Amino acid sequence: MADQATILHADLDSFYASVEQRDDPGLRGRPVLVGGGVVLAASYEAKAYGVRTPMGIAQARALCPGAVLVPPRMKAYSAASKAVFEVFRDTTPIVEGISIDEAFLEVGGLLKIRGTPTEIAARLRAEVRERAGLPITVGVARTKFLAKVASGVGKPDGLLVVQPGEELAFLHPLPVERLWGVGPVTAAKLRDRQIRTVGHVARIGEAALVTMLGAHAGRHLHALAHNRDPRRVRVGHRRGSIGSQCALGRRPRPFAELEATLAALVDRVTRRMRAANRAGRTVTLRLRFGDFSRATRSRSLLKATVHTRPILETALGLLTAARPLIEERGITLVGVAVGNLDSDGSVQLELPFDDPHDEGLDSALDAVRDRFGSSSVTRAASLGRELNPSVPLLPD
DNA sequence: TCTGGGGTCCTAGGACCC
DNA sequence: TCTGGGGTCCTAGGACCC
Repeated sequence: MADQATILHADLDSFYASVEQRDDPGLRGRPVLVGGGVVLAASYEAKAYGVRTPMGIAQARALCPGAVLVPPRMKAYSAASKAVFEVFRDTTPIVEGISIDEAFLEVGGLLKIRGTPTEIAARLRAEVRERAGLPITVGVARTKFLAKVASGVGKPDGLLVVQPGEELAFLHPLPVERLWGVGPVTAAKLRDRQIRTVGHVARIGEAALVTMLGAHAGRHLHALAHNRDPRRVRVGHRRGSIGSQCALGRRPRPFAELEATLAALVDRVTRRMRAANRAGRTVTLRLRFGDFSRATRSRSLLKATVHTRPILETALGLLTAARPLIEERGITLVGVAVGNLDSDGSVQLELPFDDPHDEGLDSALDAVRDRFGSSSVTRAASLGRELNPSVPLLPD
C-alpha cells in the first residue's frame, strides 16, 4: 500500500438541491426539496429539519413546512455534472466516476507540478465553486474507502485529510453505518451483537464476522475496519447494465397496461443502448408488489443485440410468465434492465439503420400490436411520451 | 418510514462440459 | 454404471450505493 494519502474522494453536496439554489437566487439560504413522489435531494437548510432521502414528500413537508419543493431538472444536473468532471480531469488524468456527483481522483505523482494532495484538494474545491458554482466536499486518504469516509465526515462544503498516522484513531470511533457496504440489514445484525463502532468491528475476529455476515462481506468488513483496501483508482469503467423502471402506485392495473408500460420502458432502454453503442444479451424484468416483496425474472439471448424488438419480446414473455404472481400480490413497480453488455465496445449492429435513435419506434410498437392489438399500442405511445418527454415514441 | 430511479456486487443451486 | 473434481453459464434473490 502507498504510504502517502494521495486518493481524493470528491462529493458534491446535496447535488440537485445545490444546482437549484445556484440557478435561482431566491432559493439560496432556504430549505429546498427536489423531487416528485419522494425527496431526491434536500438542501442543508432542509436537512437541518431532519429531512432525508428518499423520504415521502408529505413526510418531508411535515418536518419542514417552510420548504420549497422543486421538480427535478435532470438535464441541468447532467450539464452541471459534466462541468464538474471537467474540473476533475483538469486536476489529474486518473479520475474514476462513481455516480453523477462523486468521483475518486488519484493525485500521487503530481507533487512537483501541482503540489501536495492537500493543496490539490483545496484548489479543486475552489475551482468547482468558481467554474460550476457548486459546493463540494473532498476527503483525502491513503485508501479509497477512507477517502470516502473522510468526505462523508467532512460534509458539507469541507476538506478533510486523514494522514497515514491518524487513520485508525479517525476511523474507530465512527458508527458502523459509516462503513461502505454496511446498510440497514448488516447494521442490525451487528447491533444485535453490541457492535456499534468501527473499532468494535476491528476488535472481533475475521472468522466471527464471516460466520455472522458470509464469506465476502465478513472479510471485506474486517479489512475495512483495519483500513486495508487495496483497490486503486481506475479509469475507463464501463457500466454492466442499462435499465429503466417505473413506479405504478398502489391502484390495480390491467395486465395490458403493464404490457404497454413495459414496451415504453424497453423503448427507452434500447434507445440509450444505441446511443451508447452497447449491445446486451440478458434481459431482466424487475417487479415490486403491494407488500413490497420483489421478484426478478431474466432470460439470456443467444446473441447480444441493440434492437428493440427481440428485447421487448423477451421482456413481454417474462412478464406473461410472472402474471400469476402479479395477480396474486398486486404490482407497484415494473422495470427492465439489459445486462451482459458487450465489453469490447465495438458493437456490430445486426441490421443497418439510418438514425439509431429512431429505430425503436416501429419495431417496438409492431411487437405490441402483433400481440395485443391497437389499444395497447396507443397506450404504449402515450406512456412513451410520459417516460421520454424529450424523445417522443411516435412521430407527432 | 411505507419507499424513486439509476446502478453494483455477491451468493447459491442447477445444468452442462470435460 | 451410480460416480470425482473442476470449470462455466444461467437464473433468482438479496444487500447495498447514490
